[in-house]
Amino acid sequence: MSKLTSIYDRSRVPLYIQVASVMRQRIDTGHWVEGDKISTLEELEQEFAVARVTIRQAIELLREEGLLNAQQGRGTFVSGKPKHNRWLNLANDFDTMVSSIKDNVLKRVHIEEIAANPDLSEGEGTLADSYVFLRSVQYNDNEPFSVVNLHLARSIFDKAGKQFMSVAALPKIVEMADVTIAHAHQTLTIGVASPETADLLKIGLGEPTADCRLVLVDDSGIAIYVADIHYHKNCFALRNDLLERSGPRRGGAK
Amino acid sequence: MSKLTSIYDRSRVPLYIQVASVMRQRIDTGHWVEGDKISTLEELEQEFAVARVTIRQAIELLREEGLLNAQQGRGTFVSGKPKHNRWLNLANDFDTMVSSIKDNVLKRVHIEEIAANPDLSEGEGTLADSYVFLRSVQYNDNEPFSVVNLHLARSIFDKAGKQFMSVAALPKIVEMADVTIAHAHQTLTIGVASPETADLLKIGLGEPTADCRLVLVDDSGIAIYVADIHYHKNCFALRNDLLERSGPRRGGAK
DNA sequence: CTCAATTTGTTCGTATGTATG
DNA sequence: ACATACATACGAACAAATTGA
Repeated sequence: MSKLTSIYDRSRVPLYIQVASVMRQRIDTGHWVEGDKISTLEELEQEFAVARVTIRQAIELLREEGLLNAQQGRGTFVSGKPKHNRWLNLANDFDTMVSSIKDNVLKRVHIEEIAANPDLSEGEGTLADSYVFLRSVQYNDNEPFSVVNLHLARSIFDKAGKQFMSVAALPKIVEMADVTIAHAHQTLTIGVASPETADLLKIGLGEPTADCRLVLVDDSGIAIYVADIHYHKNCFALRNDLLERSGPRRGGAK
Repeated sequence: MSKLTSIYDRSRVPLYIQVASVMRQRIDTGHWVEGDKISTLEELEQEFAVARVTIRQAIELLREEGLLNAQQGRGTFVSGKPKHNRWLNLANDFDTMVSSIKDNVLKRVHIEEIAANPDLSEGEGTLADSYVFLRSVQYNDNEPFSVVNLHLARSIFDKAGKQFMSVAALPKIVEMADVTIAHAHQTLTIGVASPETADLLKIGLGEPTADCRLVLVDDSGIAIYVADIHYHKNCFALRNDLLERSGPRRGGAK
């Protein structure tokens, strides 16, 4: 069995899609540059250890995406880069987070006034008496880039009521005079799109998403705000300078 | 056309795998709990709008993974949770990063003393004269969880030579008396496994990975350390408290 | 201009996988 | 379990376009 066939056994995704993924990445990372002539079908057959037709299917996929352009007798050329909207910069301090959310264009798509409690993990505080559930979608250029599933403690929801329908909840909570936020636990993982998420983000079921969970705990240890945010993977990037706060590191420092 | 069929059109992944992904996630998130009897085939058929056999294929997949257990005449039951090794906690300050790397068990799998230059993005400094390329795999419990592709400026490599073969490079660099690190740019995105990465992490080609790029820039603006780290998606999590540095947030604060 | 080499495009037959009802 | 339809993948042969000697 060839090397790739055994990898194929691991993933069960159609081979030509796997091959296309790798090629797409090569273009994306600049390994194959726009205008380049890529390897011949024959070479690709050998490299990936698959049949000619399979390579052609992969190329056809990327042709539809506008990344490749095959010309009979000449070769196959790179004709573009995958579109990325990595304009999202996840915050890693609270103020940046709040101010970046403030300007978001969002659309509430679902509200349940009587909602099941969120599942809290170790260290995420204790449950409030009851929660309201809000779901919204964030857009940029009319393209959806994230879905927010928010469990909001009813006591908080009642303070501002209808305002939560049209505005992001987090900045509103920060403004509340009688609420103290003791912790803001953030957890970032890679997840897969549920039917609802896939539908709202216009991606395939089970495709990867960047999942960010944000839990706000008040001074009595109650989780008043539990958000599960699913980002479209191409819209997600987290950038920071690890030395931003501490300044340059002189040699030999402990 | 049913709702799911149209989602299927977007993803091109076999339908039963998509269905299995959703079910797996339900178990993972605690929506379906161990011991539960899940919906009947008939209900699932309707919910996902697919044929009975397709549901059975999905269940069979999860049965092989030990998550489900179907019993004729009784129903299908949850028999376990997906294994996650989310013990990785990506640092978001430099010292934590360095000290967490120090203890890593790694295996160098590939070294090129004469290597191509890395591709630097805007703001990641300027290229050094030449680079050495090092590839290593990190293990935990004999399971690979990350692949590091490192371009190290030759001037740095020459200072410690063979030591880089067996030890993580970053702590070594920090200890160097005549090297100043001015910036440590970190970028986190979601990527896909290349053939090499898939092979080393034992995952399928094109499966999602958490990609972390770390670029160290010295005081003359040269990128002396350019690492592309690919984490297994189940081993990756980033956790922090956004209020850790600033302390609790009193209500009404601007 | 012709010829040969190179490279993509097309087709056939076969086998297996996926999905429906 | 069965009949049906279509997708995926292989290997091999042949056709058509391009290039350069």
